[in-house]
Amino acid sequence: MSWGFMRGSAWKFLQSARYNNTAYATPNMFFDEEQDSASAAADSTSAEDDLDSLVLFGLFRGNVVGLRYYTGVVNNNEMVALQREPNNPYDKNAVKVNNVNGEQVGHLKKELAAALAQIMDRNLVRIEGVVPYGAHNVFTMPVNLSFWGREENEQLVVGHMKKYGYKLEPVPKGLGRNALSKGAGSSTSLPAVQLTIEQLKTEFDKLFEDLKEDDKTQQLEPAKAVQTPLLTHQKQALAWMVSRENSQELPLFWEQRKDLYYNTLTNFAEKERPESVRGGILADDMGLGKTLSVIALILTNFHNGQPLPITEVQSRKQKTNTPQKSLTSDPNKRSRNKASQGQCSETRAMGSSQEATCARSKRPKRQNVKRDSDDSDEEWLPRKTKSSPACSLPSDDQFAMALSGATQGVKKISKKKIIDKTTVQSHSKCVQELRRATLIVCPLSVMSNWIDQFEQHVRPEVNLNIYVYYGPERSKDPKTLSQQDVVLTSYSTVTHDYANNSPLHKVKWLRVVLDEGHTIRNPNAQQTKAVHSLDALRRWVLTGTPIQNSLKDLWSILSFLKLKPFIDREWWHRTIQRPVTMGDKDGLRRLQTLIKSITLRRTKTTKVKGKLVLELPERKVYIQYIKLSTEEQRIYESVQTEGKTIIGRYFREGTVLTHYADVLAVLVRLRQLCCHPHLVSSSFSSTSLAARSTPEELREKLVNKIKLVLSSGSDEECAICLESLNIPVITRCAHVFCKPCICQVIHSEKPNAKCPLCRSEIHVEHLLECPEEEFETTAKKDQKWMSSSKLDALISALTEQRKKDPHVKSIIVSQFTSYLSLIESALGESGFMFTRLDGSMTQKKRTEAIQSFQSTRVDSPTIMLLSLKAGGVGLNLTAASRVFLMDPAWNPAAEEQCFDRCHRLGQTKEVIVTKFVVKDSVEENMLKIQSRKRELAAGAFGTNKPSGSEIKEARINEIRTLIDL
DNA sequence: ACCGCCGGGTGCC
DNA sequence: ACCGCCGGGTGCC
Repeated sequence: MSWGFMRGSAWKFLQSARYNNTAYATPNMFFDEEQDSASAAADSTSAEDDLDSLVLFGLFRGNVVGLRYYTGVVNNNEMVALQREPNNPYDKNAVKVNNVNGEQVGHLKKELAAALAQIMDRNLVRIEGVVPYGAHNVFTMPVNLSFWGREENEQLVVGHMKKYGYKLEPVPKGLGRNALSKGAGSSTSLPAVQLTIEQLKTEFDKLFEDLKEDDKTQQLEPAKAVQTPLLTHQKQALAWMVSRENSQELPLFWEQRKDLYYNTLTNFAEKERPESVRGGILADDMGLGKTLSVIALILTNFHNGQPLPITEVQSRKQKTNTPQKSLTSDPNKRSRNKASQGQCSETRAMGSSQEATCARSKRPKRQNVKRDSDDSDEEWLPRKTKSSPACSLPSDDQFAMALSGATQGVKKISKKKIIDKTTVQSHSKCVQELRRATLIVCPLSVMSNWIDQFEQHVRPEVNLNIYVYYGPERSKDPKTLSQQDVVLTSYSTVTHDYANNSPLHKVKWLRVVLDEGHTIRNPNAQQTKAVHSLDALRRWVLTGTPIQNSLKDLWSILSFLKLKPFIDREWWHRTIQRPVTMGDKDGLRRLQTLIKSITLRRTKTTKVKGKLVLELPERKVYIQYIKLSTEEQRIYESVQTEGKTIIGRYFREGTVLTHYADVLAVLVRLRQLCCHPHLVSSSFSSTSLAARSTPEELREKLVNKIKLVLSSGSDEECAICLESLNIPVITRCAHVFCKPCICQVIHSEKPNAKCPLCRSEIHVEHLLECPEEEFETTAKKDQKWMSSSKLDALISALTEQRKKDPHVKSIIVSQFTSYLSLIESALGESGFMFTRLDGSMTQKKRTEAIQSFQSTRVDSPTIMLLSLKAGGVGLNLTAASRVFLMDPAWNPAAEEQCFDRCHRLGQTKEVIVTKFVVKDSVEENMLKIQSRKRELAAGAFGTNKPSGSEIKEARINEIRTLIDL
């Protein structure tokens, strides 16, 4: 079969058949109408995927029939969902009508269904229903249908309906047709105040920021099991989270009227009380201690509003059950993991007594309540606590008192009362009594951080079982998992588990916590579905960035929180997302209320009692001048003299820029000599350039030279965009630019593009990318190891610091990766523990390096060797409070960014930066250029970009300054 | 469903 | 009687 044959309707058929399980009822087969181009456009993109760009085609009053056959009921003005039912044995065109709870109410009348089936199946239209009068109908009821779709399909849909004898009513005035183009309003409420795009955008940006200054100021002392003292804002987080988990309040947008519960958004009502949302979104900025807050929550609201007590007798360390080989290479940890696996027998015993609770709860209620509350303590406290009640009780009482301050509406709660209430409440579902374990789902990269933090913050004598559910050895037994206190796992494991019917989804969790919760924002991703289907009473989402792109991202999170009625995307979309994107002020207000009620967010600018949540400690930058040794000075001066001669000649000839590569090579050599003589590769021989070879050979040499310049780690800039090089490429004339920049130049100057720096002819096909990882260390292996003046200065600074405080961590930064290697040797000699991060490392190695450095363990490395450009802005190295910048960068901003990797939220110590600069050298001249650039950046904001000639002028002047000419 | 529709019974007034 | 009309049976898709 040729592709040409496939391209027509057959292809379309295959495509829709793929997405539609009922192959024989695939709409295309019955869609015998004009298959014009407009309809083809809609086939490929599902209208579901881009709900925001839909317009309202028109309205129609239809009928719902067959009410008496179904249990679903609707109220006046209640929203209903329309669902195609292509497998209905009586009518392949059938369209089901469901209420907000997903219960079937009836069907659309068959004639109408016949008209709708095809256009619905082909995603040409999305139809929404509101029943204007639904309360007392027995056999049929009216339904107001609104037709939504992509603008280009409007005529097709309207024409199609007309053909079946249905004329869509035009959209009434004041009701929005388009997002933000005309009036606005939802299909249920009439014209609302509309916002402009700008207003909407501002409101949207403010959505999470507004949460900062509100009433979530209650504080709660954590359980004694938490050994780290909480900061004020963390106690606030704890109070808020505990009160949300124990909340008996109706969820937002629900009202009780007589014996029914009404949803005010959809007008849906039901007898059963909607579950409180026992959880929410903790959206604190990075560094505010979300992890600690959650650990405190787990220990403080451990069971029935009670903390996990400390068992005095137990001297055993806290347990970390790891079924796989330890995540870190730490041998201590590995042995501890092994030892802890024997621990399981104890938890199993506890599990069987939980079953006993379940059986008992079927007894007559009266007796039961009391017994349960009494027994409950026994079951949930580790056995040994019983023998030493003196230990656990004071902390419980303290907790009860603290809780009375934090729980709304209840004045004074005794411990007993809480338990009675909960027991009665969940009596019907005795299963809930079995729930013990908290599941923490996080990206694999932060899993070891959780383990570290548990070890750091939980008192060692506390008997807390943690199981790391990861790796091939993990237990497939749900019971093992449900008997843990904490199970840690990764998103990919949850996803894999979901597809393979493994235990994670069988356990009834007490609590599920999603770390970096924004990772589930794609509603169609398997991962999202896997996470949504976890069974838990309490649900939390931790994220620093709750909304990344649009409102759409929120749905997955809200659905995970089991926030009725938003679990189903349709109701979220109809009641919040669309009204908001259409600029409806009421919709926005609803969204704001919603977010406010379930989110706690503090940022670095949030204030508690007028003081910033976290005040960044000071940062001090010192320059330490280095004097070269006589020998180093001799080499430096000889290279400098040679370089000055060559570059001086270029200046006289006016050919500095055409020989830019040579110039840079000289400068790099000088900068390297300031650091360590061994950095200078012997292949740097400026005389080779002078020798005339064939044009091909010459170019080859130039290109090799610039490659050396690039791979030596210097921070070269693109002369076109003035930013750091993005995909560096080399021209035939040996000038280096960002690939996108120079390609644009070549494109716009077609066909005679010239190099912006030297005006030689340039062609796209001659551009050469620098081969990514060329890491022959320029420092020769056969050279005998020696130190350098700067290296000596570094080591003595580090040694002195270690004497003062051996736990202080440092970052050592250089642009030359080979220098980092030399430093490694020196560090090793002096017995420093270090790790390294540079551009050549795989993502996996990078995360490993970052984690081991950030770890608080006593045996973690105290030094991080960092290449200047390694890692993005996000790189977080707050474990360090000292920075040693071994060589100045061209661009002061690059240095600043580097300092900020440790001087950022989460830093608790004063940060001291030391810049090593060799006196009377190219480095000192670089400082002059830096301060010039700083002035430029500060003063000339908003002025035009410098022209080509200005750039050239500036470059030439820079070179003059650098080489002292 | 106090409808519409179907189909059998029926047939001057 | 190949109609009209009556009234019972019946009822989503």
